[in-house]
Amino acid sequence: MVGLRLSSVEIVVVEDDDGAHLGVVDDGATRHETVAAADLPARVRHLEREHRPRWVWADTAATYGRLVRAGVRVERCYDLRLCRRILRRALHAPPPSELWDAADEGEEGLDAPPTLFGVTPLPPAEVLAERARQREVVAGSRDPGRLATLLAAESAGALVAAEMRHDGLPWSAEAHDRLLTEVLGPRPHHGARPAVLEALAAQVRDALDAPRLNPDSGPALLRALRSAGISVQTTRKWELEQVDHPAVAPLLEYKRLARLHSANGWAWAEEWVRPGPPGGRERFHPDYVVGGVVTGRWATRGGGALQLPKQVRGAVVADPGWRLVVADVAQLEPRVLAAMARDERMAGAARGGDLYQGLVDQGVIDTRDHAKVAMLGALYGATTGRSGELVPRLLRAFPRATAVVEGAAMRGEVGGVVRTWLGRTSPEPPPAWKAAQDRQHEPGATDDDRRVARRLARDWGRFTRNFVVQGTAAEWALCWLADLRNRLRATAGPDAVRPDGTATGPHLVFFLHDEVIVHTPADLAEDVATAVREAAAGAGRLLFGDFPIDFPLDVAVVDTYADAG
DNA sequence: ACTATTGGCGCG
DNA sequence: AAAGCGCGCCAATAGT
Repeated sequence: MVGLRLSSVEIVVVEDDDGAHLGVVDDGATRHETVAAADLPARVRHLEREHRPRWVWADTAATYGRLVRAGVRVERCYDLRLCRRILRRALHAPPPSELWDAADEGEEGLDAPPTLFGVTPLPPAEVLAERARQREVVAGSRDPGRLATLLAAESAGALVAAEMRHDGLPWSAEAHDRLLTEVLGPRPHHGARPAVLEALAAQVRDALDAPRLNPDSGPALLRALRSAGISVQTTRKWELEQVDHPAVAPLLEYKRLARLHSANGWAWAEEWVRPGPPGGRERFHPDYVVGGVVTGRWATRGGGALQLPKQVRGAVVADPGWRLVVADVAQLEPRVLAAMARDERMAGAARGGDLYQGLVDQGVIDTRDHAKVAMLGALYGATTGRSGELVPRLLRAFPRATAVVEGAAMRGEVGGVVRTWLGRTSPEPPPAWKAAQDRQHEPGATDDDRRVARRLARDWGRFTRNFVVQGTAAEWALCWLADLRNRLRATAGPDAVRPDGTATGPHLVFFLHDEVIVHTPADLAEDVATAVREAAAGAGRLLFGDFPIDFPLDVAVVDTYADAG
């Protein structure tokens, strides 16, 4: 196998104002050296070739971000901050280090400023000690193998995020502008409403007989709708869709286009899209936040990359001579549930690529649509409506899978924590939640107290129910990313970057929970498509061994994201 | 005049 | 048909 000669060398990198301290840990012995900031990239490149080490640092986004910009890439790392966050919660461990505690944890204990080490650099000895402590914590945990896998996957995700942020998503500023102009009219001057929006607003005002209405104002819009005789409770889209009135069509169109304009319009492009490499298109540079969501999913900071609307995906265009390989997993969460529950019958329904159709074929439920609604309801804890009616059929058919989600919900309802497959632990409910639970049992508690407490308990149960599934799906996705990254490195060669750090071979450019995009030279597109599939299979084996669940992908080789799926 | 919250909607 | 999970972002509004 290519790229799997894993050495046991770890190199701890501690940056300070002048440069960096390197602690090379090899077979228990540590050799120290210091490097000037300007020499760090070259030194890292050299040591990477020599040792293929695992790089240990506090903050991948900061340290590796700088290295990537200097044209250096590495194979493996261990992100002390990300891993520490997982370990603390997993084991309710006492703070491994008070220094770290003070420096690393904010109010919520999660949001440390990325510049931290530039401001108050920790002594190298402290960082080395933290690494050792984390190793001990893992070794003493209930399932060290899984926890170590989680930490490795999380750290690999941090590498991917730093690289994707640097490389950016290929973006055609020209196609984007064309698309905007087609539906909104020409770009208006500073902050003005585009012509098409202005015309739609006028139609709405006309139809509602509200000449001064600003359709962006929720309360004003609701008042105008009501005085026009439309009895709606909110101005939400789905409620308006039920209404038969001449104002509705232009209003819905206004809302759709107003959102496009404000969320992904010209101002957005100005802020987030930058010129690309020579001969290439522009790039959109999302700022991913690894582990930014409680369940372990990624978040983004600015730019809204994880909400990139289908409307604008036509602006995601491969460079000339390159292609996009777009892949997403079909029904990731139910598959993950089947595997973690060891539910063979549910896994059986998932075989063949369409789990929802599988449920119909097994006679569990009558239509594919119902199967989907019921499954999502089971994962989210739906109790009412269509979904609530259908869920029980599913629960009866799959007792093992049911036990996993219902068990998680029950633990949450009484204030307990739950764990994902690899061991990410849910947070404890907040103090206000506990206070409400206590209050209902105190003398003098009112019906209202009891009602509030029960509602909060069920809310938290739905959260923990979903946590185990969403969190395990996120773990699968991390392993998929990590495996794919290794395969792409094997294809492109580890040094397939220009001096400015931009990639010259196939590389990941987008990740969206259960979906990836690889930007690749056209002649390698089919190899990449194969790699993406093999990586998915690899992730499934890594997590679930030989349990017979597969993770089928929809893979498309396209010029523009709009043509995928 | 400023910041925090809310409603609405995009994504999975 | 439209509620059950997790998010981020925008404009308007409420709060100070």
